[in-house]
Amino acid sequence: MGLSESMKVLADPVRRQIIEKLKTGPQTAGEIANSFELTNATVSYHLKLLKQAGFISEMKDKNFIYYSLNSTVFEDILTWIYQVGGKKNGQAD
Amino acid sequence: MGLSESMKVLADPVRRQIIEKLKTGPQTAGEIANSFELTNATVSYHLKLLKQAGFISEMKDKNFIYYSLNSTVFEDILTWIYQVGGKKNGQAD
DNA sequence: AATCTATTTAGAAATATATCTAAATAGATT
DNA sequence: AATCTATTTAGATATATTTCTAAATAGATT
Repeated sequence: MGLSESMKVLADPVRRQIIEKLKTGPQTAGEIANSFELTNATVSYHLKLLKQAGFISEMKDKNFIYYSLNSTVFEDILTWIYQVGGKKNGQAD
Repeated sequence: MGLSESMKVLADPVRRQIIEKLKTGPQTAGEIANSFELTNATVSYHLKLLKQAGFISEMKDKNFIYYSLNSTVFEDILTWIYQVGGKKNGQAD
């Protein structure tokens, strides 16, 4: 789970939208899939990549799978960008 | 220059290494290329993508082209990650 | 147990990406 | 002007990615 993998995962707009959607709380694969014009299979593929990279986790309940955000994992990326030259927003540099 | 493009550009390890190399100051395409086991043509291709995404700029002098880092452009990415769940502010955690 | 529901996996096709070699460009030097 | 040097562009190829449809799995309900 290196930086390349994390960034490659975040580089896709569908996956970023999934992450944004999960900000409002855990959701089932089906709920997530319904908000895209993509098949469930395709969304499942994206969920798998997000899970592998550690951005989301899953929790089974009945025959639903709830996905939720793992915000801690974004930190490696933040650290790298800081090192390399970002300063950003509202923060002293 | 959307977020997808920026992140896709940063997702490649060669391009991140180029960025890291440029942290020490402007360098010619040749100098950059020499530090990789890749042809000049390949490195030139990566420099083009980095330039298109706004991460680096070029400055011509004689028949050399110096490339240098544009650190400001990392901010969109930082902003997105913050929104989505990072905490982090450059201090160790 | 049979079936229904939610989701994933497998396989295929289209598109995108990274790399190479060879050729082209553009400026500097002789 | 001829040539050398630094770099990019073009074209080709191999690999990776995204998407689909169809089939498989696993748990819940009847």
